[in-house]
Amino acid sequence: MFRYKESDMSVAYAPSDSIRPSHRGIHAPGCAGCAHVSACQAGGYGRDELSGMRSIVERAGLLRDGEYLYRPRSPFRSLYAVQSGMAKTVSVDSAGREMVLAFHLPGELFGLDAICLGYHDNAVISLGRTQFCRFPFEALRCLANREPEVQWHLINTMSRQIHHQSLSSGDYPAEERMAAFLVDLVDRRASLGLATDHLPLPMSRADIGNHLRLATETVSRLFARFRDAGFVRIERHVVHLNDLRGLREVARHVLER
Amino acid sequence: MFRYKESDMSVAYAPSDSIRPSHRGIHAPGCAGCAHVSACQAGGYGRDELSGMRSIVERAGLLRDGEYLYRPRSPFRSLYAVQSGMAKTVSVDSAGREMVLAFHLPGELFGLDAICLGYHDNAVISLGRTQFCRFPFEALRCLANREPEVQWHLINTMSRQIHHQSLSSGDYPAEERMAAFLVDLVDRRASLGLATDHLPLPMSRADIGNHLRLATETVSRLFARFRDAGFVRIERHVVHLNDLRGLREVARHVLER
DNA sequence: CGGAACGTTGAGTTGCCTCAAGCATAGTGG
DNA sequence: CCACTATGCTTGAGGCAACTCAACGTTCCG
Repeated sequence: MFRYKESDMSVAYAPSDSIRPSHRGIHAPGCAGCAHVSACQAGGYGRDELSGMRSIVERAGLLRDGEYLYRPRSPFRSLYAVQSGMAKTVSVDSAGREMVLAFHLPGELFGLDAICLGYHDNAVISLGRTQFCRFPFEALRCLANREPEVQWHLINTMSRQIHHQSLSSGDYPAEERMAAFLVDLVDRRASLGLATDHLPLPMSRADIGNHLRLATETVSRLFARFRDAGFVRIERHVVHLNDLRGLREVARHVLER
Repeated sequence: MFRYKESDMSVAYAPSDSIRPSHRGIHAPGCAGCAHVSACQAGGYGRDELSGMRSIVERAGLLRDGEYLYRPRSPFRSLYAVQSGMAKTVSVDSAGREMVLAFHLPGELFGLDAICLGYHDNAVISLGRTQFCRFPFEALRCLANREPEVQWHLINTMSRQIHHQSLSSGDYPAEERMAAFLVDLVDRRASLGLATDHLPLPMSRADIGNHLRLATETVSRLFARFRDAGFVRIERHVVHLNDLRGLREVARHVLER
């Protein structure tokens, strides 16, 4: 049966709205030092007309491995993004079985599914040490009513998420799903400006397997197969990519349409 | 290899914006006679503050079985809803294999995944004879910039779609997925005010199987199993529901969390 | 350094798929 | 109207991809 672990959900940094940026175009303090501003969905890709989003952001975390950002049934008050580190969204069914819905990289907005419910029915759990950005929804709503650009940005982001989910629902062999998973993560890292020669995988094999509908043993065997094929070099929590082309070829049908 | 069928995509009815409603609160001509206004996502559930959505709607169709509403690579210009009948959204991968992403009931908005791309990369195909409602996106954009309520309605609808997709991505046995599929359709019919004692299934067994990642033979065998268990009576394109409770029990883990 | 958690590898099992054959229905032309 | 055909649906038999079970190795952390 599923059990919650206790977590420290206090905010490690003062909310950024206690400090006002001097004029538009200067990033709010919360984003000023962030390496991902220009690629951050949540911050509006650093675009000037969305600077408002950066002025309402707050820090949340720092969470350690396994700690919860939020839990099922907790009220929906904010959208979130990872700032640094990685996190997973987990749904729990009535039998207590977990289902890993997504892994979140820095700058990727999540919690959007809770808008229509008014509460979260998933949990978000830190993988390793993770910093989060919080976007209070009330502030976002006020901002968006003044700035139509902000709403269109939200709509665009949600559209992208709907599109992305539909890609990963296909019926493909284990090997192709696995390759597609790795390629997708690398591509997302690339669009964030992160290194593409390696891939940090702070989650367990069980998490990967759960997400891809595979047994952990199968995940292990597939890593071994990709290693033997010369595609990757495997460390426990890092995959070094020797032949991304080859991997992409295996994943072709899953990802291309 | 996948091949397009030819289809008649002409509009069967004059666009409704050629006729102006006299004042707010009166449904636009396109929605006036529609049985689903009060449950229509697209029309904003008949709410007064969203009456603008009903004034920009156009009719599209009537399409016959197998005809396309739009195709992959066609430019994104509108959102759509089924008005009467049923339709499926189909994605086609680089090997030409189809993937049935969703079935659409009257009043359910679709095409939302194309907003971020600027073009559709799926096809929507009529199941039986189907009438569609078209929401030109430019008009919607203008409307939404004037009426924040309209944008929030869109955001809410997209949130619901993200949430719904995440439910159907779980790893459950064939029998449970099948039961959950039927129960989900009945529940959606119920919220539209349609009969819940039977379920029209105008799509082929192949479509159902594809959508659920099952072989058509498995679909057939599961229908037989549900029949023998006394849950349903099966006609080719209609399922009569004798024991919805029983079905819901089988689907419990898939649907409840 | 010892224990627990996680990961790997092998062996055997199984749920669903594929293949094959027969049946029902819808559409078509005589 | 009825044969005739094409298409889709059903049912059975056998196979296989991925799962479960089991044992062992590795890493992490107190």
